[in-house]
Amino acid sequence: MTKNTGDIPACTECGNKESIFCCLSYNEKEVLSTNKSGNYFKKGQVIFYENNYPHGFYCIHKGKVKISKIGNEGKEQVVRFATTGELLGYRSVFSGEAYQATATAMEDSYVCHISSDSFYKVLKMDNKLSLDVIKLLSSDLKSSEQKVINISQKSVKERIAETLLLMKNKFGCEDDGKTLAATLTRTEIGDIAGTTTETTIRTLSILKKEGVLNLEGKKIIINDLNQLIRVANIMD
Amino acid sequence: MTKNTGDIPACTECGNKESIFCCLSYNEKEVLSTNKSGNYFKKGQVIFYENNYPHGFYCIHKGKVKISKIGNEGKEQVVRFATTGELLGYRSVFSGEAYQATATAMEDSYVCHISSDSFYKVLKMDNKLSLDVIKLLSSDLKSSEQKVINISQKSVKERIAETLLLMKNKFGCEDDGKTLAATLTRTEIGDIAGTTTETTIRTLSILKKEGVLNLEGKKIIINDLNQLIRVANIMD
DNA sequence: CGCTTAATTGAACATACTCAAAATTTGTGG
DNA sequence: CCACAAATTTTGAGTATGTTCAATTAAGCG
Repeated sequence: MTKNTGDIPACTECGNKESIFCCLSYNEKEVLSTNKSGNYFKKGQVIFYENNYPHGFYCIHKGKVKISKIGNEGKEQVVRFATTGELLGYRSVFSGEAYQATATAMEDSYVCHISSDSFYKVLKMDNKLSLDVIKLLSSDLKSSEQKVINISQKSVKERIAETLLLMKNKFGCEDDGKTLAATLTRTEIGDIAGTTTETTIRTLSILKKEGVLNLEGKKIIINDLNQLIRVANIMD
Repeated sequence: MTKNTGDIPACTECGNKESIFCCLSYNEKEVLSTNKSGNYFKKGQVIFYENNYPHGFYCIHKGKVKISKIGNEGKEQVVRFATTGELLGYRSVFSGEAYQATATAMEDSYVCHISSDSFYKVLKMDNKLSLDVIKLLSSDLKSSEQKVINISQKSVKERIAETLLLMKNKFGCEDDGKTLAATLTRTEIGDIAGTTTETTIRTLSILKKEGVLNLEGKKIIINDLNQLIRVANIMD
């Protein structure tokens, strides 16, 4: 299913402006590109699985990816999203442990695989990159700790509202500026907010009744962004 | 209240074996020690507050510290614990943001404050330290993401059991090997497990009835560790 | 067009929370 | 060391929020 495409350029030629690697020197990018492989994942395909051991990490050349973990009873919890330019699985490279979560393509995506060796080599060449990785981890940790509070202290309605805002921030809107660009199933939205499919549906329908949202099949249209923010009760 | 004591040695003389800094060279430790101040915090005193801006980070010379965040309605959530040799607030140094949480001494503790400048200097001198910091962050991130799943998918009983195990792992037991060395209030245990004081009390009393625990005032004695582990339903 | 997957609705139920009040422990000053 | 105040723990009863399970409808896809 997954095919290696010649379509994806070497790191030296990569046009991604948002990547943590964009400020590297040509030489460093060359090292990074050693043994790199670019792959195409169709919507729904798994990029890597929880509990498997890494040979490197992934960089999203273009696409949308969901990172999730499976709880004891098999229930899924979405940990975070990642999109173009972002890294996946780099933490496991450092810890030497298995991947902590499963990464799944949310839409057809191009993802590069970079070997641990190359990564370490460049880290040793460039102290600034280490600091950038530290900042990245710090930021992820902040989000995660905030998520603990959200789930433990917010109502489902607040969490659903926040999830919609997260989707908007991460993946943006269609041209009308109101329709969420990412289409997730109700189950997936529930997995992010930490609730069941049924409760998700009921809550979305309440938000529609209140005039905050419009629902057209899977499309979610944010009618009243300010009200949605108020409902979400954002803390930071 | 807080007094600067001459009791605390310079980093070059520090005997902590578990610290991330223990493998630094003498010279590097000297740099780290520049502008260092050692302070004594009584039980309950706050080491730093959420939303205040850092001038550096803290290293626990000896003691037990609780790191917590305040939710919207003022409810506290304990994010993690730290003990002798561990760092506090270093993430904010990197992000340049305010502290994300409040650190409180759980018992009389000696805590050093190390300036951001010194830290950055040593990081530049020693690439290995950067990697160690990255590993530290990776590990914290892992715990935090696991906590999200725990709170969102486990019952209160499972979470309380896990909290007791966490306390045992982090702070150990008294000489009998069964009595938890850290004495927290029921409210604090609830703040870790993400539940209310009343529910915490009721759950502890159920575990006592089941023969898993003995309760003697604040002392919590783990009667049947295996059963406690089974109740906690540990995932990783 | 048929089949699979996803979305929706309803009703019963369970878990954990809230609020109030009493009992106990802990800390502090005299 | 005792007495009193403050904080913490405990218990009870009522309640709300969200879950579960079952059944129905709609949507997406080959």
